[in-house]
Amino acid sequence: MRAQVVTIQDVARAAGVSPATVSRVFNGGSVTPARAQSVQEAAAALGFAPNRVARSLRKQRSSVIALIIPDIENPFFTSLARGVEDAAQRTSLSVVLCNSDEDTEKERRYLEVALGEQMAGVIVAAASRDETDLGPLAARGVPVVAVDRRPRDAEVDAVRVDDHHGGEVATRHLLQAGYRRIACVTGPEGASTSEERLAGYRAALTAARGAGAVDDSYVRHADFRVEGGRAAMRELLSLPEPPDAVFVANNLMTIGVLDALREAGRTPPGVGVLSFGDVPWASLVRPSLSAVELPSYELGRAAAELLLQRMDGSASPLQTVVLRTRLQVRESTGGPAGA
Amino acid sequence: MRAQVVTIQDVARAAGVSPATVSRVFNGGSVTPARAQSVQEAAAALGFAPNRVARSLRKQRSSVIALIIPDIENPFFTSLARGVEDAAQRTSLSVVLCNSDEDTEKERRYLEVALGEQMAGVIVAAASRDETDLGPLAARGVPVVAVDRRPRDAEVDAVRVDDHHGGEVATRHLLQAGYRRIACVTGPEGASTSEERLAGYRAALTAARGAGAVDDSYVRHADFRVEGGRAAMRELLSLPEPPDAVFVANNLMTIGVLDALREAGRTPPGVGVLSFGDVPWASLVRPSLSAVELPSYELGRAAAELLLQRMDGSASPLQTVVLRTRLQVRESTGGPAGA
DNA sequence: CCTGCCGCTGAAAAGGATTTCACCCCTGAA
DNA sequence: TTCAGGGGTGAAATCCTTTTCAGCGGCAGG
Repeated sequence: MRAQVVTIQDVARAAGVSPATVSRVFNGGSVTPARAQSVQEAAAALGFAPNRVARSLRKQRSSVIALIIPDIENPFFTSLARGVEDAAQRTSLSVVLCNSDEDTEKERRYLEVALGEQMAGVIVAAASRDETDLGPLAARGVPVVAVDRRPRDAEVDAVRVDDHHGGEVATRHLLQAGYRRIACVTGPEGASTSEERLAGYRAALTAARGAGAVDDSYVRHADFRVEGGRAAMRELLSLPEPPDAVFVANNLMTIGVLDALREAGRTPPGVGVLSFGDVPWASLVRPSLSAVELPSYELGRAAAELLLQRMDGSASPLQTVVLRTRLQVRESTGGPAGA
Repeated sequence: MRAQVVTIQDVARAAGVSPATVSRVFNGGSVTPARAQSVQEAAAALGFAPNRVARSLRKQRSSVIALIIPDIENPFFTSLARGVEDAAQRTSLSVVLCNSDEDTEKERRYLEVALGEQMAGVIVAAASRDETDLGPLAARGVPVVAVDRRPRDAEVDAVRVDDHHGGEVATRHLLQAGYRRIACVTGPEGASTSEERLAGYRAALTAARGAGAVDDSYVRHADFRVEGGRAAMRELLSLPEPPDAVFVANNLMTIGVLDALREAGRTPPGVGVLSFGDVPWASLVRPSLSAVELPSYELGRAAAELLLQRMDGSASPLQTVVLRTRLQVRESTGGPAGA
């Protein structure tokens, strides 16, 4: 059993040159045109493909970048992944996706793989603010970009959206539409996005009604998934005085919220629903929902571009890019009485 | 700048043994307990993590498996990916995801990466039946499993669903519900799944009405995406005698079909819609749709298990595992007049 | 007491590419 | 004519780990 189909040695022998020259042909060293051509031909004839592992070992860097996301079943992240891929597409790098499943242990394993495989760069939407440890990668000099979520102490570039502002605008919109008892279903306590969206919600209520305006029984933490949204909304509906509107901090939870509302026989706009992030395949939902639109694709693209810059050796100071969200108003939040 | 934070040499020196012994400690060779322990301690103290690239180079095999899927934004494939991950979870292997985007060129690049990175195995849902070339991987002895879609000549294990049977059952159901002019929106011509589902549709019509029962103007090939479904349905609706029901060969196209129907002011069950594969977040759709349910998660799991067997050296003859689909009947196909 | 075997160990080779270094040869300037 | 410089080339080192191979020591059986 031969070890490798065809190595650089074989090509060198066939072309009558040294391995070093073959390497130079493939990596843009200076080689006489005639020789270069005969190497090309020999390589083509033998079907030579460089062994990427050997190359990575020697160069101390592979040509793969890792994108670690917390939920591969969430269209927000898959769209973000498309953005990353499209940006990487124009280079010779390949993107591989890792699904941490909101599990810091799985995430840790993937970070270890990225380090151990000497990946050229890592883009990560952190599963947790406190437990995600980007230290080893940074120490090793691997470029890292945090996207969407921020790990607490990480000294890395970041791309995210204006969560606080988006949450504020959303809540203000519900207030202006005439809803009075506005609840909030946000994500897990560990995530930066959960907390900032919630903070925006609080800020809007406080601005409108003064300090103490936030009734904490109207605030629920869930898990950023459909089931979590459903459970949280059921709880809210069973309160003595159920809310007449709800700000939901992510797209999937909004689906659960809508399910729970339908169960209870209530639908927008009788009850106001405002989602942070468009509901997937929004065209399926009637009436169509108002939502804070997130530039998921652009988030991925921006993160990839930042990463590529760093990989090119940019030494500019660490950046955080904040992309703007946009409130998309639709029929669903016309107001409690259609007002 | 040191090359590697800490190598096996450093550990060996610290523990007063040879690198070979350190390696044996980490790979289950025979080492006296006392020595093993001092190696463990030295490794822990120094924070040693083996260089996976060097290991892969030497072992001619990495500990990563690749899953190549054609559309990362399709929940069918992300659910399949979860199945693969969960099965791999129990081993020391990591799964990385590659999105070929139904593009045979991107797919080729990923297959090349998988080969070049000496991945331990590959699971692929082929972008094309004819152009996907698994030859090089097979030649190199890398275990490969085809999932969902079958490349034509590939000598590999496969896991798929009973597309033909599923298409037949679906179409028969529409017939039995009383629909007469049943159209079919299927996928691209190159894909095995498109063609077998279509063949099932033809078989059901032929069985019910005899040869020649299939009106080809009712058959449309689209691209397995929302837009494709929408466009195809618009065309069908503009026929002189539009269909009164449609069998749609995938989940995303069904969303497009529903959009087009709504545009035209028609909704189930006035027009019958039967989807091959559940519409994502089906709870959003009212009335709820009948569909051929696909065991996407199990598909991924079965593929991963087959792959793991091969990696363990199973030499049994090539297998094709066919999972059963199940027709889930719901309100939407009660019949043209609710009959 | 000798032989054979077995378990443990370390030196060294192997895996396949890139890169350094020294060298050769040729050109251009003094 | 001589020397400096530069472009092209190959031998060899390098990246880090695993694995082979040979050797050592101890124990059991003859």
